[in-house]
Amino acid sequence: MSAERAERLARQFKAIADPNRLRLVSLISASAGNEACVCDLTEPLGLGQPTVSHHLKVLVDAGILHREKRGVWAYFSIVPGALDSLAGVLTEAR
Amino acid sequence: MSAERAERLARQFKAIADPNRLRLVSLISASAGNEACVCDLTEPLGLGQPTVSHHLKVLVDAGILHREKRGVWAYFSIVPGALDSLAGVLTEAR
DNA sequence: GACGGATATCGATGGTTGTCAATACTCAGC
DNA sequence: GCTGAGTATTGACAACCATCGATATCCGTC
Repeated sequence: MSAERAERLARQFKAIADPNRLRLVSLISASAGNEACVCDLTEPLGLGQPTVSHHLKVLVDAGILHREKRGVWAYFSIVPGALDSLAGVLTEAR
Repeated sequence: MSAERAERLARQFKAIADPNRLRLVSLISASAGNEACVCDLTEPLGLGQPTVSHHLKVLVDAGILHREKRGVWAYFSIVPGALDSLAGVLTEAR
């Protein structure tokens, strides 16, 4: 594996290598319509709004979540195939 | 997802969320016999021996690598199923 | 245009982590 | 037991990160 590819993959794995971000992804995938807004996510995590917003930004920057602003609300959904490609890396290197 | 499970999974993802550790896993899985010793791994990564030993310890502690001492050499191999269970978490939450 | 609610950004802080140099440990051979 | 080679551990330092409070931005409503 090249150093460049390892660097790129590590950035994506780093994005989900946090307990709160794992729970965010899990919450969003279990939500109705496979999307959720920030206000739905702060309470179950027990974190403040700025912190949740920060974690969501990390996941968006890593290409794992998609952000769509509808009016005042920001809806987050999982980018199709993003997690599957990461899973593929793990199953290939076994 | 419970906070405890998220914490436990995050520890494993953190272990592979590093470019050098990703390369270590890749190098080991591509080695003859699916195992390698520290001396085989320092040169391709361009890191010092203590640093490589540290990364390998992180992977062993996370349950991803298995360490077997044979004489003076320490051989590392991938724990069967460890990466697959992590990959399963990603494919289920899509 | 002013207000209020939802979200994003900024600054600061305590904790974690990757890396290296130096050193200690372990085992095989003499 | 001594030596040398392979590996592990320790201590230190710089860089990064998760969290929070305060504040700014954005948008619908009145």
